[in-house]
Amino acid sequence: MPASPQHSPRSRRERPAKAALSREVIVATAVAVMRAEGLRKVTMRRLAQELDTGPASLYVYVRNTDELHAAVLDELLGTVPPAPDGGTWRQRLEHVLVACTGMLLAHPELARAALTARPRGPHYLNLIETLLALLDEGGVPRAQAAWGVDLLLQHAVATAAEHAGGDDPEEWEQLIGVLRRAADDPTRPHIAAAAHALLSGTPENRVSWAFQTLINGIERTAVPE
Amino acid sequence: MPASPQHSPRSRRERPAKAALSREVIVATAVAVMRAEGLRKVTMRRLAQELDTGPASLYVYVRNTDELHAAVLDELLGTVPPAPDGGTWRQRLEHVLVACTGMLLAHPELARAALTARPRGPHYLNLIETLLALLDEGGVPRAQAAWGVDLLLQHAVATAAEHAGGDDPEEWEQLIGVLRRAADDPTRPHIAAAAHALLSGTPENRVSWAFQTLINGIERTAVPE
DNA sequence: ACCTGAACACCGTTCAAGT
DNA sequence: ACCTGAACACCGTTCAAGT
Repeated sequence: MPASPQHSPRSRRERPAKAALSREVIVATAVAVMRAEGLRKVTMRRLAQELDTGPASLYVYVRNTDELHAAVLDELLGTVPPAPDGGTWRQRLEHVLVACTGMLLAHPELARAALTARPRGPHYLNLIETLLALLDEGGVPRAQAAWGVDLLLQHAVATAAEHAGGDDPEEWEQLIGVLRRAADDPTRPHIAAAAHALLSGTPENRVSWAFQTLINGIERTAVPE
Repeated sequence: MPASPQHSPRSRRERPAKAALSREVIVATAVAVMRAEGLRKVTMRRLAQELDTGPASLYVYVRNTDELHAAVLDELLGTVPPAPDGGTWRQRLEHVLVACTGMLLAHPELARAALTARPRGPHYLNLIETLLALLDEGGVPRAQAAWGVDLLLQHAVATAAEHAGGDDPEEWEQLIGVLRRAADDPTRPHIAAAAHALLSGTPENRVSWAFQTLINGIERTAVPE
């Protein structure tokens, strides 16, 4: 077994013998480049450069850039730790989802890509299996559990995707300013009354509340027919 | 009052006297180009061409491409019709959210952009005011209503964003294939049991169920402290 | 202050040609 | 079948210079 390519993001300098092209080495290289420089640099051209070939060569193994990004995400999904043994099914479910969100938050650009190009690799299926198992353990009817999994994963991915493109601190200031002005505006009384609540809470509290809210809703809402 | 620029996406041919540059004409031109050719074509360079100037000129009025996209979305938010008069608060709330999702689904690329660059214009604030008012009418405590609005809008935006980049029919086939194979795999029994439910339902049913689920959860889940 | 041409440093994807 | 160089048709953003 050769050394895992993830841990040696080979620079143009120290490249050893040229590796044969394959979907696997392309995805592995993509993961390495992403870890080192972010998803923005995971482009067909850059990967081709990294692999000592022209961009056209990659299209033999990968349909397009989106499919490549989806493959990278599936790889990363493999790094989410399994649910811990202790606790209720709710606690374990929330734990897995928070862990998943945390992983995605470490790669917001990837989350953004995943929203459009859903992964469909083995790690993704394992995650769905885990979530379904926990909901089943909680006695949630199969149909709403199935639809609920979509909702839970969508929230995890979207929450992370919101942080793509770098969190401009000035943009946050502006939002606070807009809300403060709206709070003094008599034509929007509910925003005025809720201004504090709209901005309150730590990110952790909000993520935790959101998943509890989703789980509570999923438990109680039957699918049509 | 001059004719609304939204309705005359001036081609390079029929351009009248060159309009003075301003944030307003830039955003209006962006909306026109988006309606005519999609958000992908709403680029700094293309807009500059449309306005008979160089791309650098736009940076006087717009910080970057993301901010421009957010401004376009706020404009579109103005086209979402208000809640109808009849029905319960739940029905009206769901109605507004479905209408909002529908508008976003007509512009999935925009929804994708909105996930990262939140709009903060007047139409966005009006929408939040509407949602808060309906939740208040339903007796939902202020704090969880405020956090809930975020969750509801995130779902609307994310649902639409999932359709960005064109819905490849072949990709859908592949997902069905993956799930069918997973259904025969004894190592993932819950997916096997839920395979049908995972794929069932019309888009309309799913969106409606999702919002009901969110509202049910928001009603019942208190924020910490 | 506002506007601009030109430049810098890139993109995704396709295609005809090679092996 | 697999691989490639080169090309096509673009990007965002910055900067020095003009008005």
